[in-house]
Amino acid sequence: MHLSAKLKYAVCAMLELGLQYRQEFVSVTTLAEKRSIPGPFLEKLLLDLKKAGLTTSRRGPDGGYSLALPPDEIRIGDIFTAVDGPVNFTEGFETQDSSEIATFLADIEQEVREVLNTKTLHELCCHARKLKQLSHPHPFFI
Amino acid sequence: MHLSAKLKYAVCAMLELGLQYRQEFVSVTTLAEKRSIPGPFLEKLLLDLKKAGLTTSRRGPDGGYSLALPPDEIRIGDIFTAVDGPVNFTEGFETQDSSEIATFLADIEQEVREVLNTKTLHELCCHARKLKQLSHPHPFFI
DNA sequence: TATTAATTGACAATATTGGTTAGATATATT
DNA sequence: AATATATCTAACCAATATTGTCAATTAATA
Repeated sequence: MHLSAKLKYAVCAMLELGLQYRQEFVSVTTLAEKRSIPGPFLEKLLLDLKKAGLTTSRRGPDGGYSLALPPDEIRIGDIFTAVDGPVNFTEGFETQDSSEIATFLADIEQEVREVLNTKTLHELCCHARKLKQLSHPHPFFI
Repeated sequence: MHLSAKLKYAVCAMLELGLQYRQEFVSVTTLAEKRSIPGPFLEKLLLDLKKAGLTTSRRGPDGGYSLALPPDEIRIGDIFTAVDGPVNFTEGFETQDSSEIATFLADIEQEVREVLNTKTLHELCCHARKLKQLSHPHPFFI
């Protein structure tokens, strides 16, 4: 069980947007260069995140993308779901004669969801800032 | 995040072997018919599980597969790992300039592993028996 | 009006998944 | 020894998903 490249790119981009929260909009090109992500691919990705309500955008000069919510209201699981779809362990079991397995795996699925929903983008940002030895740009987000 | 067909088949097969534990060896054909799994595909799968030390086999007439361990010593995570490889959220981040994300995701990865390692095949068997309203063939496994 | 940058959709290359086929090897029975 | 059973091994194929590109369109700003 590994993360798709798409999801890895998404986490990188969201972290970058998180670190810039309440500053300027960040263009796809800037994001792509900063994290070595193929531009057009990142473009579609950011649209997925927008459709999921995690980012907003502005066109034209000085346009770009920005978080639609404060980082502490964006759970890691939200990013996973927006990009790769929801955690789903039971699909394909209900239909067959394996409903026993479906109900059993539903429990595990729920626990995994909770793991992903416990940590937020804000925590990732704090972690990243700490490692970069940077101070927080907005003290009220500590 | 969903389960591969391969993994679904594996869970089905392991459940079946768990229900037959300490009885006869079960042939690939029997398993395949019981759970509607393409035979040759299941064959490769059971070999993966054998390489991982979860099943044993015997050739020739009345041969087939059997669990290599009692069901309560086989964790669901062991099946996942044997078939799909280990849970790995950090791969691809260490190499880049995203080690911040790698260390952050390592935590989450570990928690997911623990979820999968908490439940055992024995619990799945009990669950299945309960739903089938069958009694346990061996009281000392309750 | 010109420039910037998001949006949309079609498309191509590549990798993975799911599945098949054929043959070799081991075991048990007769 | 011969035969039937059933695992093992490896090569192979088709379908699908993933990853990535390209061109045209739309919106916002100066």
